[in-house]
Amino acid sequence: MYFSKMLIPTLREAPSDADIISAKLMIRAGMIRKVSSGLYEFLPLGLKALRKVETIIREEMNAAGGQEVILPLLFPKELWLETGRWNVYGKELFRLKDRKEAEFCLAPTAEEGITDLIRKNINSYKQLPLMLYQFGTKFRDEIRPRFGIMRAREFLMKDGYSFHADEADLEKYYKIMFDAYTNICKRCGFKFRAVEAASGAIGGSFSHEFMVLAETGEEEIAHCECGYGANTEKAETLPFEPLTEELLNMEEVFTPDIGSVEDVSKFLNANPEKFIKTMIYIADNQPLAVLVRGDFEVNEVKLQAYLGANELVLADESTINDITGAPCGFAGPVNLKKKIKIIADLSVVNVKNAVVGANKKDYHLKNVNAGRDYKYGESADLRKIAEGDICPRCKKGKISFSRGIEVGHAFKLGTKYSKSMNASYLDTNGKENLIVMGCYGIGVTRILAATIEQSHDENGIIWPDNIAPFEVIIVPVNFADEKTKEAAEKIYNELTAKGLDVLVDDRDERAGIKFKDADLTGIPYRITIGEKNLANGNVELKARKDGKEGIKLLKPEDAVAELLNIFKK
RNA sequence: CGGGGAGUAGCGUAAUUGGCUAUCGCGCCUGCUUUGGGAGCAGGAGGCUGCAGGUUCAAGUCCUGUCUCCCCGACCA
Repeated sequence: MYFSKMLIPTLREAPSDADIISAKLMIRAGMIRKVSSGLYEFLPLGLKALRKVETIIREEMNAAGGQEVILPLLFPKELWLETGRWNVYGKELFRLKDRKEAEFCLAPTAEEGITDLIRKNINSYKQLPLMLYQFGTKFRDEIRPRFGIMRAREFLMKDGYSFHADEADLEKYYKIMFDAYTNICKRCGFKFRAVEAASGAIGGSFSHEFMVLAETGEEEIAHCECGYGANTEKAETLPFEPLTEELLNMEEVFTPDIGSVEDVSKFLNANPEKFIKTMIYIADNQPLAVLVRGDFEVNEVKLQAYLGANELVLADESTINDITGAPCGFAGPVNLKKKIKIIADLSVVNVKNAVVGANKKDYHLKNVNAGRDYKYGESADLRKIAEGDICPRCKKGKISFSRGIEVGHAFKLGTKYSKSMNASYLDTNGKENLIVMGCYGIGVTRILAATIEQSHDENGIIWPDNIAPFEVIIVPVNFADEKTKEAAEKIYNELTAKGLDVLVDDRDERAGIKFKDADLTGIPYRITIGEKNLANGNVELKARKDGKEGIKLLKPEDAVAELLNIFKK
């Protein structure tokens, strides 16, 4: 391909609304353009790279026994009513009507669609197991699209679904897919970590997220040297050892205008570990109190899952006043004005002589003890894990945090969808059973952005060899020079004949511009043909990731041979 | 949806208390000179200053409405 023939509108400066480095570089390199918030056009160069990611994923899916299909992007409401997700999915679901006023949604994911396909076409255990996958545009009306194509309202996803006769078979296949996802991350050159995750709106019993480690990642990961890793939304926490401490008498203390744990602990000169925070939540219109130790935070994802609630929000000021009899900051479990359900996080069950709000403005209670002074209905793991916590898995190591970009998510769905949509098969005894499902998503466009986040320098993108839109760029310093042109075309023909993707910068531009654009677009190998070197029978070969000191002077045939060797052609 | 900021040419930007033909750089077109890390000179094209209303002799600038974009908090690949 010749640069002058291709639409590659590079920019010296990124638009001011581009927020992260990958978005800035993709726009500057002429790969994408923004149309509107969360909506992007893929230009030829961007699409070429995207297709390479797609190919890697497709190869791994096929190797794992998957079969590619295409489902519609537009789904009728009825299908989504069957699983209840028409109502549960909320505002994130793009909804629209056809000319007959029939309602549809744009697929944010395709469990309904695939389960419908399966229930109509699978009848027997003989047809199982089966894995179907597709590459399809997904639509999500994100609250706040950002980070370029990382969190867009329309994006390319590979979604795969597996169907099994029983849990044991799903379990077996889940491991195969786990390995396939690991391979994909490795082939994309990622520094990554597979972590346990919360399942969210997709549902199911268990899931793993594949996180690309990056400071700009939106996700927080808790991990331990023992190998345990989890999204902090999901990470389990352990109860603390009971302390042997004499129970003191409860007393009221005056804490004027001091409501926060931090302030009260300073005022009373008491450690936040001695505090019990009382958080008032409204779960599906039912108020409840959650107790958590003063130095921790309630994990609302865990709480919502524990309650099985569709909606969970912190109570507002007036509700708090109504329930506790005091303004926000003075809530406590002792003598709540209204009797509501009290759930204790594991972190508070062994706190003795605690400090709590007095449910009275400007007062706290000291030396409060569960059982004696108040009772809680139940206890559960409801807090957010903290750095330095003891690992819940090996129970020895200390938890550290990292940030990550979620590029893939694998779920054990079980029978969530087959049950609500009645997808069943007949087993060897002629007995009807629900099909057991797994589901596996990868953000294809997000992988592209994550790759750049992990691999760039001040001059531009540095593509790994197998994702790069072109593998080699030939830069003839002066394409108008006949000998240069001949040499460039010869090398181009030899490399493309062997199947390499090569771009020739035939533009009538100065060398500096060509070098800058080559660096910006991040093509991994560059052959530079200058008249002086060529007169001596040489061309230059340089890897994008190397600096100027990495330039090698080679005979054209040797440069070609080296590149063919690198790409194993 | 709540709170904060911003919309001027393809990109980045300037315009004093409201005041002349809306500034500059990059990019684009033409010509000449250059030609190994974003060249120089000369000439040129490109704007309903987001949109709609209002105030005023006069609006990019002030007011109202509206749309869009960005940032901070509740979702997910």
